[in-house]
Amino acid sequence: MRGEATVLHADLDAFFASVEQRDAPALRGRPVIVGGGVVLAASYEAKARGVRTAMGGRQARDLCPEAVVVPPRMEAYSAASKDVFAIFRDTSPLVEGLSIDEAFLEVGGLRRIAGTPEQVAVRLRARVLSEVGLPISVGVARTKFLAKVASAVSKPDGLLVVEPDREEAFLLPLPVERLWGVGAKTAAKLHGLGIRTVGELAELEAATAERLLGKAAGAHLHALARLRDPRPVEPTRRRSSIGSQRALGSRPRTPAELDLILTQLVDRLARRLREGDRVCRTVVLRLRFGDFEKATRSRTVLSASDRTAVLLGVARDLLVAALPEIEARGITLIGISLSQLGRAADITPELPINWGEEARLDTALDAVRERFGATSVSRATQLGRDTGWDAPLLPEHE
DNA sequence: TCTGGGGTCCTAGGACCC
DNA sequence: TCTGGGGTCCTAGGACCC
Repeated sequence: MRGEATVLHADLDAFFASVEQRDAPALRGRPVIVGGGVVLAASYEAKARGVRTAMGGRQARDLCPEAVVVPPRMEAYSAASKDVFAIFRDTSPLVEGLSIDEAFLEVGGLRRIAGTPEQVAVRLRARVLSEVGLPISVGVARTKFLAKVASAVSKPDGLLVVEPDREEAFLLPLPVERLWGVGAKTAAKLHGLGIRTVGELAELEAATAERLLGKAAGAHLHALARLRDPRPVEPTRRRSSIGSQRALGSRPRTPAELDLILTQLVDRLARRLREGDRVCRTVVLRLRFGDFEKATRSRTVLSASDRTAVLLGVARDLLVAALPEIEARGITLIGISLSQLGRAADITPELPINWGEEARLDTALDAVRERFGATSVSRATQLGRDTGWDAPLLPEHE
């Protein structure tokens, strides 16, 4: 007994491009590309010509010269997303958002008041179209993974129910690229073994898949191929990091320019933290050098904060440390991510060490290092925790 | 193919603790 | 004094998704 198909995966079609077509009737029926340097979204008319998301703008215009290229309007997409999610939440209390344009809905408990999952899905699609004016595809299945694959297969403007006794027939013949988590690299590894379909992956031993793809990824993908996906719809999931970045082109940048951009990025993120009543402990500086190789530099501190000045101080330290490498290699992107997010309400004011105090602690530790050599002190965060704020900063043998 | 912006999860090594 | 196993935290990188 497998259980029933009660998970919906709802996914807006060509989301950004559909919003543009909705808001500008002249664009309807025509190929639309959102974004200039890189394709952020392509309407189905443009997709039919081979235009794909993340493709370079130049290539996209070569493939489809008559496409209308429009700049992105993030506020409009964000507003449309809010409207659609309101309908999701009005449909079921169990909604797990995945991104700006897709979500899982568990509708198994709604039978008596709202009908079968398929009836719920039909009504959901009709409401999103009539109330928000956007086409949306829905997959219905027993597990999240199967529902997601079903919605993708049903696109555009589709509805596909995978009944439990049809799962093998539906999934096993599909190419491995359809598995959620198989991208270019993983697909290439599998192809190297002659594995092209989900069914062929399912025939492997789990241990073989783990050896080939890594323990977690191998076990996960192998389980999916064998129709096992125990993950429930989780309506309470919270973001675990937020970030902001800026592509810089290829011309050289002065430290002052970089510092200004860094300040803007941190200011925007700190504002978002405070608006969401969140705080963070880890600041990550994201870099992309002149040759487009990427790197990250991060620092975690003891006490979480949402203060712009505090976060900027940490970000600046990271940037200053990276300046020599930036100078040598050039820089084409700078970004900041904030992670180890917590709820502001969980921060207790009487924590023994706060950020300002930690900065003083670091200074004291530098002095200790100078006197005893680097080996005599552990890292600042460790020593800070072990020592406590009232304890002496020097090692015991002093 | 001259490459955006926002995320998630996993791996691996070093340091440290018990 | 030497050694070990198991666990956590931090940093950096990588694959993947929309």
